[in-house]
Amino acid sequence: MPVPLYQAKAEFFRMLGHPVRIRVLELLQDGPMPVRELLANIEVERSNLSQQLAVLRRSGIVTSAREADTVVYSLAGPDVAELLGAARRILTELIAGQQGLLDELRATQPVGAPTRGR
Amino acid sequence: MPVPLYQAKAEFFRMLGHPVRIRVLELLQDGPMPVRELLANIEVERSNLSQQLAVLRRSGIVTSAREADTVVYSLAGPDVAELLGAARRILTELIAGQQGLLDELRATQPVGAPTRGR
DNA sequence: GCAGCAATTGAAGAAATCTTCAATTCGTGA
DNA sequence: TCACGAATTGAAGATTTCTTCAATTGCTGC
Repeated sequence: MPVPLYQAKAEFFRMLGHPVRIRVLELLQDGPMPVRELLANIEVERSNLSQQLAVLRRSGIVTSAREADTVVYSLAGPDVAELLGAARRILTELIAGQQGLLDELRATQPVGAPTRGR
Repeated sequence: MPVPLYQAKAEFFRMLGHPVRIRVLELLQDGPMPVRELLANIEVERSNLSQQLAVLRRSGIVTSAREADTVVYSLAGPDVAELLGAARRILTELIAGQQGLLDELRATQPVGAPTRGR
């Protein structure tokens, strides 16, 4: 396994690590969408959206095309839905786990107090 | 859809956005592993690894347990492999796409030069 | 108790990312 | 050609994350 692969993977995930970028990818799952419409669906100012779109474009996960006076964005490939799905499953799992932990904490009323919960 | 979900998803991906953390997760896919062994497999100094393990622990994607004089880490759930797999597929796709683009660029010797490739 | 190894923690400076603003590009229609 | 709206860009300051160091905790064996 070549060494810099971990670097590429990490960069890829970092590219996904922003709420606006996530929303864009989710919106694009239903098909191509002009910037105007993205802007209407996401609470962010135009220039900030542009910055985030630029990040996505640079990574290659989306493509853009000009159509008359608007710019339309699309997903570059089909596997994005799968990725977001897997992420959602893990998140659900993690949140469920934390919920379980909370329940546990609520149920256990310590006397001597273990005082080591981190 | 509740609004702060995008926040949670973004944080999740940001948590994955570091080469050492990716390597740890990949190594843990084959089963629990003591820190000592992680350290032997990843080129990073002990205290930096600890910092990254702390990030993973805080997010809940791994758990740790002390066994005598060593600490053993495990994946908290089963879906991690799926996520990393999906990520690998997209990465492969993206790199292939960039390769295709490169080929295209090499093949097309512009005369008037479009000068707008970004 | 104390020495010794394993692992974690806290803190500080360095490096990367975010947000925001003004300036610019691109196309359309007057 | 000029003005206009849509979208992008570059740059600066603020915020966040990384790396590294010294100090600390936890366990084992003497």
